Amino acid sequence: MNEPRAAIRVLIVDDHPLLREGIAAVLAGQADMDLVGEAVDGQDAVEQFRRHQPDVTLMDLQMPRLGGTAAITQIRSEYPSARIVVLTTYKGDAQAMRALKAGASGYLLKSMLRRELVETIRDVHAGRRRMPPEIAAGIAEHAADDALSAREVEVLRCVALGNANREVAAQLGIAEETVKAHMKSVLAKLSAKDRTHAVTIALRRGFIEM
Amino acid sequence: MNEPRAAIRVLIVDDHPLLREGIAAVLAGQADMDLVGEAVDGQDAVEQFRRHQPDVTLMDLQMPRLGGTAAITQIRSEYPSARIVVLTTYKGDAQAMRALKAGASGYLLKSMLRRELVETIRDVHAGRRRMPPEIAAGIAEHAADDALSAREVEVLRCVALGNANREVAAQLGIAEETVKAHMKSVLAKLSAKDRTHAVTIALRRGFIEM
DNA sequence: CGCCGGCTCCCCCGATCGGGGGATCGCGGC
DNA sequence: GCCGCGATCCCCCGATCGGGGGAGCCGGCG
Repeated sequence: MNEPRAAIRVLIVDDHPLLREGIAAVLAGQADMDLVGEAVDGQDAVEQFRRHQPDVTLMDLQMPRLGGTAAITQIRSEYPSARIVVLTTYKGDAQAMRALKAGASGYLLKSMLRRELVETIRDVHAGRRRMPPEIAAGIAEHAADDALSAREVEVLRCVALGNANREVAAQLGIAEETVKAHMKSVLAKLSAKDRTHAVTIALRRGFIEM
Repeated sequence: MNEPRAAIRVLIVDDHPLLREGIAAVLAGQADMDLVGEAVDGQDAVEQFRRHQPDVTLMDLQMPRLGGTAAITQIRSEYPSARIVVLTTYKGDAQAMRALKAGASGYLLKSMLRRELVETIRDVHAGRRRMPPEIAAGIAEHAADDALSAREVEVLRCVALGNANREVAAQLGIAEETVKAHMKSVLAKLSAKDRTHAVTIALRRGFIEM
């Protein structure tokens, strides 16, 4: 029984120590995988990536300091061939879409099994993309809709905090009529019945967070 | 070096295999703790509890089928001395409050460290209660406010889905004026500026879920 | 260059919201 | 038995929302 020639070097990025422990335990049982580092947030992830240059990075999305999507963007700008797998609880198609646009090669849900974890790592390391059907379906469902613009998201965030159109206008330094125009667009794009509905849809789909 | 007389028998309840793996790894490193079972949802938890009668149960709150709070209620009704620790990501004071009222002896955040996990298990097993300062502070902050009534929560859930007062009334089989009265009460209790604000506050504090 | 989409601003107007008031009923605790 | 509270219903009314219309400016893309 020979030692494997070159094990897949893996970096974990997640702010939950217990989850990192779990992944470490799974990787320890795989002869062809080595855990080379653990990062607790996006900033840490970028630094650890520079230091270890792992073959595959498992990245959570919501973390303190630098978020996961920003970390992916940063890493991929320095190392365009970096293979990064998102590992998170699904928070909507918009969230997933942003991560994929930032350069993620795969997606894993925290509810997935050990087997799927190691298979995904091997697939992504081999250059394949890997996407759970739920995620693919979620994205496909809204592939036709055009996404909210940055300004629309900004307006909606203010509305979610209980601001009237006039207050949003004051905060963003624009006219109330402009805010109303943005809200019209948001309601149409999200197929929402009113502003409250728009906020809950946007939360579900990951356009805004709480 | 003697084998410990009686190890603490622990049951894990969580629908994330990787997290269970992590906890299992931590417990394996503790001489005075034995993992006696793993459950993937509330229903499973009740059955496993009956079978193993563990000393301490680590319980996630949001799971498919039977939820964590309901599982705690069920278990404590059959075994009033059961020691159950909630292990979850913090989802608001109302959520935590419900779990404690159901009979949880402690609270753990998934972002906590190995050390805190084992310390909490030992403390709770010894009959002490254990509560992270963040949670205690979150609950204390709203200790004075009175909670939303069941009906108010029901109304708010409908409102969150984009229903106008009249539509909510039709769905609940009551008059529109009654819905308005409930909403007035909700806005006052949550100190919300409008219905949208009420919904986001209620989501943050765990009165409603998405 | 022309077009499209995003951002900005404006008007009209009916529908809805939210704050104020008040009222009845039933249930559980003191 | 009385009180409090939740649930139910009712009225008034000003403020806000949301749908309809239109219009100008700018930056990117074919």
